[in-house]
Amino acid sequence: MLRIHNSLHGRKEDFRPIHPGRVGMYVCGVTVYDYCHVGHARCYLVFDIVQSWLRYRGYDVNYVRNITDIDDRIIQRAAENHESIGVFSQRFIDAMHEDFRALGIGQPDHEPRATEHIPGIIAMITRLIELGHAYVGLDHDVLYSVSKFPEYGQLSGKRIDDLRAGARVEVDLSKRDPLDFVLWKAAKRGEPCWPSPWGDGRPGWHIECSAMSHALLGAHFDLHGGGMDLKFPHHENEIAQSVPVCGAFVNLWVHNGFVNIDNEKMSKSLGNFFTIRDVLKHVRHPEVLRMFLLSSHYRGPINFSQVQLQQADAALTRLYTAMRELPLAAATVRAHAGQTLDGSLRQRFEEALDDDFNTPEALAVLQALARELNAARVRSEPGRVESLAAELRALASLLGVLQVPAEQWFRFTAQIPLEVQSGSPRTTQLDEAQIEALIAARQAARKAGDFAAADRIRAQLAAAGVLLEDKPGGVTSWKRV
RNA sequence: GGCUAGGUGGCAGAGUGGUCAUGCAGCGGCCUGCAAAGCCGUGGACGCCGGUUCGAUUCCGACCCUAGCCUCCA
Repeated sequence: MLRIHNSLHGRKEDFRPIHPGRVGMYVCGVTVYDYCHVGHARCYLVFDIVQSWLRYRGYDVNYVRNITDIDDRIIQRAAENHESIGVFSQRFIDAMHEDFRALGIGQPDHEPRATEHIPGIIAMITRLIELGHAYVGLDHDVLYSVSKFPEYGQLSGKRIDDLRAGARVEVDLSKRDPLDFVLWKAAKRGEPCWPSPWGDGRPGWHIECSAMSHALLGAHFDLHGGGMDLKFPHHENEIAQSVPVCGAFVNLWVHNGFVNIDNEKMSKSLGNFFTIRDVLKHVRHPEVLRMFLLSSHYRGPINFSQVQLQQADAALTRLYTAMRELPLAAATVRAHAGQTLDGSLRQRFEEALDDDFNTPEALAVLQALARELNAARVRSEPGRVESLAAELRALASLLGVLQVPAEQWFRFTAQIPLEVQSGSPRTTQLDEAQIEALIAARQAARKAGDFAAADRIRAQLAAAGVLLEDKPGGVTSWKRV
């Protein structure tokens, strides 16, 4: 049984979809005014794991992840660049897709854009006004009347009175209540806008998600996700908008924890963020970043640092080391997947992900498989080695790691080395032909019994980040570290 | 101040009412010309104070500390 933590109730619950076998899920996507950072990577990786695990468990998933392509910052930055908002936002949508693809984050089933759903947004606002939940303010903004929705605050555990007491001084006199929020923003001169019954304007941020989820998943769906910071007010507002119109809304709310830098939230407003594309230049392969993000539970915080990336690289390299010299055909993998010598390990892996998507535990199972595999190799049990390798590759692929041929893994090197520590500054870069030539020279020296010369060559290669491994039969393999 | 998450060994990070996390680092051994990789073994932990219990890191309560949200934010 799949158990998932529900933010609405603050505990794990058995997962029971509204319609047996089918799952509708919506995740708040990116506002495309800049490159995506590691915090975005975590969020969308987490929900990509969620949707793929649900599929693995046999559910027919309809995954919707929107794009916010109209917003104050987009308007502002597009203007600064003398671009239309369409051209500007498309650039960052393309960049986002590129970054996600690199990280192995799949495309959702639907990726609606706010600007494509203006009619639905207007219809929903109209209905909210009819129902008495919204009103037109003095300056033609349309506002949501929070006091008309007594359940307001149930997701975030806040009470309306507390919020009101803590509210900042409002200069916006068109609001009847400081907690009221904008559904439709009247256009200022020169701003992009759409016609509406209340005059030209554009949607507020919260209403787009209510409208798009309604359009693509219906009034009542299973799972809604997003970052912790969206819990209040964004998701609270979505509930306030959707429940009066739809009658029901979302059964299960899932929120992922933040990526921190020095124990502070990574965010654009703090300016302490690393973009995905920047980080990928410092790792040997995108799987390293993926490994790092999967190495802690999705609800907890995760601290981003070079040390952490190196540890992720080490853990992943250990798995790849176990897979070396095992060029398995895809057919072999298929033949072995599911019917394994170590059903208990597969079971442990499945139970880990069934238990609120416990990826660190699942990764521990992969390490256990690698250990079994290495031990079987020492014992010269080729059949068992092959089975375990097939199993390891099959389970790892469910987490999107170990997707590269093992021999290739050791050839990768970061564009910009991560290591700037004292001790072994990398002074030289050698290409593969140079490396092979040096290895041949060293082999000759070893054969001649000149171990001092052999060790000098090894030291030279080590300085270039190349580590040698002598194997039986006079074979020497190498890898980049 | 209110609300929400947390506080686990040198680092990172799962988990559990009483024999195992896992990776990196350490120590001992095997293997090796020496290494590397691997295997075997090993040390080391559960913020503080009470309570429940035969027994709590795990349950309950108070306290301390950290982060997030309460304003745009994955």
